[in-house]
Amino acid sequence: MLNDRKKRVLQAIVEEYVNTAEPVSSKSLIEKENLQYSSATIRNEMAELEKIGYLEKTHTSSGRIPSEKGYRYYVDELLKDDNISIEEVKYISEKLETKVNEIEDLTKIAASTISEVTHYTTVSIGPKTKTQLIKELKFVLINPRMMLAIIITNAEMIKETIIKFEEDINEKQVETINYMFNQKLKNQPLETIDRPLEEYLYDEMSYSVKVIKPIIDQIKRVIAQDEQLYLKGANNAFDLPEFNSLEVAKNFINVLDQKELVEDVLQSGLAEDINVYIGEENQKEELKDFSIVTFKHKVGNKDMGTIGIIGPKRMDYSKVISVMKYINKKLKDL
Amino acid sequence: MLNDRKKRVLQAIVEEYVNTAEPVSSKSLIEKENLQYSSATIRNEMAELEKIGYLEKTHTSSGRIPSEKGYRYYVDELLKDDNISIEEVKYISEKLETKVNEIEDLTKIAASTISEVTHYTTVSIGPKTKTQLIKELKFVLINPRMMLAIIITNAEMIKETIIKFEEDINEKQVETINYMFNQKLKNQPLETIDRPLEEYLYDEMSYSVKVIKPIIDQIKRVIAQDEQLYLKGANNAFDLPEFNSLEVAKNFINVLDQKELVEDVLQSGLAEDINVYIGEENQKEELKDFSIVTFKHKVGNKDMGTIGIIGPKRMDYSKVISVMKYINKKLKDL
DNA sequence: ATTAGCAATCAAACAAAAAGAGTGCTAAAA
DNA sequence: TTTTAGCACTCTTTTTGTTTGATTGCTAAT
Repeated sequence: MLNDRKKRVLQAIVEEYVNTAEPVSSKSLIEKENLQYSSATIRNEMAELEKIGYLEKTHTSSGRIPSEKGYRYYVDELLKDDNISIEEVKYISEKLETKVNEIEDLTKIAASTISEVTHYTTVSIGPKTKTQLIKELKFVLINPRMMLAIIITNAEMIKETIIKFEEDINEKQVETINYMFNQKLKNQPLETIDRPLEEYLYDEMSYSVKVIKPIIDQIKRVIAQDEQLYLKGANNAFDLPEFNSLEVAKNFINVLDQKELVEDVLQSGLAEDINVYIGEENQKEELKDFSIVTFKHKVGNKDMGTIGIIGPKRMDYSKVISVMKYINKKLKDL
Repeated sequence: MLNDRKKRVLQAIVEEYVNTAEPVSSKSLIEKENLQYSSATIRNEMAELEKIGYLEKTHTSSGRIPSEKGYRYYVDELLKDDNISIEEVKYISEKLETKVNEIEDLTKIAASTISEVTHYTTVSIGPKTKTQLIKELKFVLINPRMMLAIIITNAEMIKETIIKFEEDINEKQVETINYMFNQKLKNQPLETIDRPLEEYLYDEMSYSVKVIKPIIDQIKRVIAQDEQLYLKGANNAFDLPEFNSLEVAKNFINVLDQKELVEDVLQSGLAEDINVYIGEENQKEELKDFSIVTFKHKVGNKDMGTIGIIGPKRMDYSKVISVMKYINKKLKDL
């Protein structure tokens, strides 16, 4: 357990380092924070904080920077999560209260807003659709070569898509399609759609590939669309001093380019909470130089997807978490 | 007019510089290309090419690099546009011949393929929809709270979208909507949809905002989707030596982030041709350090959109243009 | 018209020195 | 026992100077 002075020192060092990106010296600490001790005393505390692994030095005679363990302690024990200004509250409220047609857009707007307020890169993704169960499939014939498919899931997600045929279809056939698909897919997860084509044709030999294939392809398409990653403010990262190292910058661009990697991280976090992954805490090798903060959000009771921030380990966790908490609450109340 | 030897020297310098990214010396030229002259002779030619503005030096005793004027001459007069290997032809063919559901996807696949073959960043965008004329609007009621809208344009583009209402709608109302919208919008460009809401309500006071607004919003949405920019291989850029300068790298990321900027460039080029913009030839200030090569492609006779490559001025124009020509032809024949 | 040869130029690489910031430790003060 | 003043020591950063090597432009010879 840390004594109060150590806590104050650790907190001050994290915050100072987050601000300046420079190793923090004992002298600068007593100047900027008003700690009523001499630099020698602070130095002793710093030495002990280093011994137990909360601080690091970049070289023998440098100031201290927080270790990952230090950031973790800060996030868990010291951080203030109401670090948000009136202007920011106002800006966020305005942004979120603009009318949108599709609530899916809200996730993007929220992600955008977070990026604008925090100046970090945000990523977002819709709710996990593939595991949702199909509650019902409806097919409506528009004209002989055009059919509408409506998919309703147990999570009350409704998706529709037009399917075009190369041959004429009649009402009777639509009925059969309706029966056949519901038979096969009702109460199955959406990903069942990915099964090979033959399976769908098994029962009903009368149905040609020309009819079944466009239906399946089009449904797949619509589902896939939902899980697309949305990226905002990638260029912000390049204003941060850590990205002056070309090595790091390149790495960052590469990570963002590997969509599956980022998707996995977003999907993995716990719901109902803000998840913070600091450096090595990230499972994926490629992310070990970065920190990621994510949360799954709802509108009312409906799962809406996940929003994440990816940035340097020297991230302003306090600001990020405060903004996320506020946005999370706002969204829930909409 | 350049004599033959000057042409050979200029061509060799461009190609050598494209390869190595290092200023080209008179000595290296006679080694790599087999020019049957002494380095002194080449030096004299280089000096003259510099005098008339085709070459530049980075400092008084350095080798030469092509100026923008030099690149332009190379592209217009010296470049071979069949610089494409059997493997590349094969790879491209395979990629383009995979079955796709929506021909819109073909643009993305083509852009992707270009990026893979050339190792440059590609951007692509669908055909310009906003100026297309509305040929017909169809509305079909699915159920009391759901209507399907189908938009057909003079370019034979067909778009459909589901519209959800907050109050029940009957067939009679759909008929009125049908009449009203066709009246207002037939033979108008798609962008007419952007008019303020009041205009649509003017004729028919009986129609509430609750009915009209979702229709217009949803149609806007569908149209906007088409003009979305698709980006591929942005990380490739970071393997190029010019992007070792953080200044340039930052600038590049910034450009890609300003979607409208890139969109404008893509939209502006001539159809039926490959457009090359070298450095300062770009209208936009932000693009003056880069070169951009674009082409509008068709599938059969249907306009499909524009694909562009953005990279350093030291771009392998020969490879890029060869690949683009080949892909353009392939697409047209599909 | 071409080329050999050479002085001049300049970036890049290397080395040495100086300056500055910060720590750790010891001994004194509180 | 806790805190602090003071100073030697360490290491980075900046500065300055030197050397090396590549390349050019020019002159005079071929």
